[in-house]
Amino acid sequence: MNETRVRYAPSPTGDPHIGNLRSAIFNWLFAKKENGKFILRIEDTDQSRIVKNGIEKQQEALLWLGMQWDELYIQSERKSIYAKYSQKLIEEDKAYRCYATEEELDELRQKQKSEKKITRYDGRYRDYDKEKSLSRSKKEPYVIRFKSPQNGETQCFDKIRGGITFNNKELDDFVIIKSDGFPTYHFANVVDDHLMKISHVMRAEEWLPSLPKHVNIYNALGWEMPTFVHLPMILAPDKTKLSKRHGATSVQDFIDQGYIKPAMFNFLVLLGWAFDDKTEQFTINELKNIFDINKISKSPAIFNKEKLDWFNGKYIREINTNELAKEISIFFENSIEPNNFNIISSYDFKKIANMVKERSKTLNDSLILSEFLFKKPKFESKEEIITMCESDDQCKLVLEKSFKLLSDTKDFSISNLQNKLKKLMDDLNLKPKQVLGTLRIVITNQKISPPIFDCLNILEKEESLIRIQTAIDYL
RNA sequence: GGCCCCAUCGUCUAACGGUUAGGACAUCACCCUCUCAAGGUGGGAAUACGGAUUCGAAUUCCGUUGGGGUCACCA
Repeated sequence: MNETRVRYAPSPTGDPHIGNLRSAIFNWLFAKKENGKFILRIEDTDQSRIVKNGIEKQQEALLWLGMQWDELYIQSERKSIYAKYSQKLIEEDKAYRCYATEEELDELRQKQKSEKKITRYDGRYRDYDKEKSLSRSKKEPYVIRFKSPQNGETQCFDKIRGGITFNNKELDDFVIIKSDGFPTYHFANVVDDHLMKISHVMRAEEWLPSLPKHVNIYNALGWEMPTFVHLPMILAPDKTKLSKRHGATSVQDFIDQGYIKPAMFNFLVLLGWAFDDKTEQFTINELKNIFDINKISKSPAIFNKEKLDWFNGKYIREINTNELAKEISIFFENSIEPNNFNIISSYDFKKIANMVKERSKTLNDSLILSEFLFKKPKFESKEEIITMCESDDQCKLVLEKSFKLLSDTKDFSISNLQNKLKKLMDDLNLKPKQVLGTLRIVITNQKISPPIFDCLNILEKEESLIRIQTAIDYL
């Protein structure tokens, strides 16, 4: 049996897209499952679209999810290889130089459009004199086009869809080498997949229409074909291709919004793949063993953000405290002003993690819940404070008694605070809302906050008393 | 528009000819409750349509409709 070798082949033209990352996950998991190799190939043959740090961004996205590649190739460094094979095709009369200019081609397309014909290259240099072609190549720019078969059919095979037949009349002589000498995707991808001994080409379904082009190149070069696996598209809720106008689409967007690695990985793997009828939470290690390309679905999947949120919240609740504390500290540092981060750093991030984990869907939620740590309550009116009570006097009573109680309390553990304050409620014959609600306002002044016991616990005695006293003074 | 792919609750999906069509997210109701969550219990919700094959079809075949993708010297 041949070794399983798969590749993830992004082009470094922007921020890594979440849909591409899903393709990477499928490839990587399949490689792990089969004890094969996961190859990263940078498809940077369009010099005009290259973005600074494009390669690094792609690598960082993979590493964020813990996907390490076994081999790395960069197409722009392999220019001569593609030239060699294109030359071979010319010599064998399976490709030819085309001298048509952009303007010429535009004109052709316009004409075809106005005549309501299909727009495609008309093969004007297909049978051009070989001597002339060669001599012109010495002084004029040209592209190299592939001589597509004009009759018959091209049989293709996709692992999850089966056989697909294309009528060769639909094909045109597409460009394989551009005038700047770089190969087009269609050509570089075939040459590289062959040379790199790729066993399975797993890529997005949007490539399916160009499969016959690739198949014909394989045939022309006399190469054996890999298994093609076209992955279902990931669509936006409006059922169109997921793009920037739908909001977050790049990997960095999701990191910035506070999504964490295991949730992202788990969520993405379920877009177009399922294990069985009830299991849906998996660790990455489990997936390495159970991932099965035969279970990849055919139909496109809509990106269901609510479910991602749920997964993220679930993982935030379940990962261990140290890990969450680390995620939180990194996220906070990147999200808030240095001054505020300094204040919040004086608290124990593990304590913060425990305080917010039950009620955070994202790390950004964690941040919002923690804001009271560096934002002291500021009141606009007395009403804000007394809203939980029946009267000013009752509110004052609650605050004064609480102040006294907490002053006398040494043990600020959550359980002890619960006991003490419960007793206070009983003694004063007041409802939880009146006592705990009022304290929550005075301590955090947040509509949504962690439970008051957690807040007092993390703030500790001194700061808690200061905040209560401040409110009493204000009343 | 040509070509290609696809079609199970709103969404992600399970089912590999025989199930009361299962699970999850979301949603609704109730419980819990210091806010918000989490958690618990329960409810509603799907095989696009029409033929054919078969004792029997979500499942196979054909058509219709719908959706998506793709038609560059971008990938």
